[in-house]
Amino acid sequence: MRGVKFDTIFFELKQKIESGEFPFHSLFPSESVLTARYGCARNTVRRALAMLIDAGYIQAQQGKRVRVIYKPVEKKEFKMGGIESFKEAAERNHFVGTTRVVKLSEIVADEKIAELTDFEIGDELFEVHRVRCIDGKPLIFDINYFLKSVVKDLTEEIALKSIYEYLESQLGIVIVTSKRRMTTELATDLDKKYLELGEYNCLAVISGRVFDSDGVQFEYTQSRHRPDYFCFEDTATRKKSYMLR
Amino acid sequence: MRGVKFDTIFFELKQKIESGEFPFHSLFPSESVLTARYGCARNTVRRALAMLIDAGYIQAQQGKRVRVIYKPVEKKEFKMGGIESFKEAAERNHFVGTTRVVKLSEIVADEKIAELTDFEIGDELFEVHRVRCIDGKPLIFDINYFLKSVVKDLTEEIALKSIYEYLESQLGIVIVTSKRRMTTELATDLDKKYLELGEYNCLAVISGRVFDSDGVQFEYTQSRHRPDYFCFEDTATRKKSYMLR
DNA sequence: CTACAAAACTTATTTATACAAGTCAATGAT
DNA sequence: ATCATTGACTTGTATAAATAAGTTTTGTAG
Repeated sequence: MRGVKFDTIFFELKQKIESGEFPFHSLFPSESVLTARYGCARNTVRRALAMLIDAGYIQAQQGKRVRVIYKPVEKKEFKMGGIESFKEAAERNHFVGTTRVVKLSEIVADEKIAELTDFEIGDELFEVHRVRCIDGKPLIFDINYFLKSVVKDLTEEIALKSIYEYLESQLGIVIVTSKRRMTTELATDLDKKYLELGEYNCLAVISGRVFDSDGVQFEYTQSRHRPDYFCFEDTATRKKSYMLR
Repeated sequence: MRGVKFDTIFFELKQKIESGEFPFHSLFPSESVLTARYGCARNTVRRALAMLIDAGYIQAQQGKRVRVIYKPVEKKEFKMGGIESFKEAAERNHFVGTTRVVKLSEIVADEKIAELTDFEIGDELFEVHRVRCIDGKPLIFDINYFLKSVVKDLTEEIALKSIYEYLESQLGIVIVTSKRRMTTELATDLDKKYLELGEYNCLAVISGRVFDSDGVQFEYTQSRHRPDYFCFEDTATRKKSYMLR
């Protein structure tokens, strides 16, 4: 077997749901059936099921059978997902993405930058501004700040391709967690300069703080999206409401 | 013990992190230590840890110790969480929330409504428009559609309080899953009428489809937020990127 | 002092088992 | 026919244990 077991089971079941083998609103096979079918322990099946629940494909309730709640949707919008780069997201959405680097400089964090990015005053940073185009249209204005002590060197050539790829494959930095915040903000002069906003005077902004394997925040990112073409999806369950208290 | 074990462990550890007993960037106790401390099986501790990871409080990597990445933030914005009602969210954010019902009518879904809400053409629905105020300021315009066959009766009195409370306690409807989608949209005439938008011509919109325990979608909701005071947070991990493939 | 290997940790996956708790349908007494 | 009970399912929680895989420290040989 290629990967880990629960992952392959999850992936297989996910595909079967997407293909219509388990249609919307139908009852899903019970845990005992799946356990027998995959020849594994019940916990392994349960883990794959938990992932399907998290992805919003099925829903479970004690005593009752599991129900499929996945409905296929045509994707016309540009959907953002987990910790993925623009490049990955563009490919997943079947779009051709191109990038233009409009700024790359080294700065020292002042109070304003520190407040925004969660870095300390005095930290040496790379500041990168990039315009992301999809099918030729400029849709995203990306602002990145990287901690220089972690990301030693950053050239325009790297920024043009994928900075994440550079970090992971060249520097061996392992990206573990990313805390993101979604807001709607008024367009700045830079936004108006680089994006064709039309009648919109706001943008959908995803701000993210990215941590490496040592728990060091080494990046702050703002992805400023033109409102059309932007869409962020999420599945909430009663289970997850633990974090609210 | 009050609730289930892994939940109480999660809650206790979460509070200890928030109180500063395990400060930002410090190393978390290992699984074996926690297992001994709580006198339970390792899996139970691991489950609580998984919840802390999901909530963005800690980060784990194989072989390495677990690191705390929680940083306290002052909450000035109105933060939305899981499947919680406006009432719950307002209380959690320490705001006083009031509600005004500006529309409550029975309609039949036409093609346009069906397309928007995922209901079928011809479905009988309740349509509810409500203006949510926080500290007196009208910040949210809520549009709800409820399936009449599930939500038999809906009065203005109920809409004024909490519809969810009515559904759960009176009708015994168990809300299991909610699929949400976040977008930024141009303000409509209704938005301008009910909210004081100022210079903004857009809103942050959370659209949600809510399913009951039989997997029936019985509600479609749009929460249209004035951009200031709106903030949605999320933690992404490499683990969760399973759903992207 | 350095380099390498081994040991002693860590977290991650998987299995197996037991019991708890909820749902649902069949059974049977009233 | 109606209602309560039972029993056979379901999913949920908890324990124990073995193995895998990664990181860090330790110890030793050179």
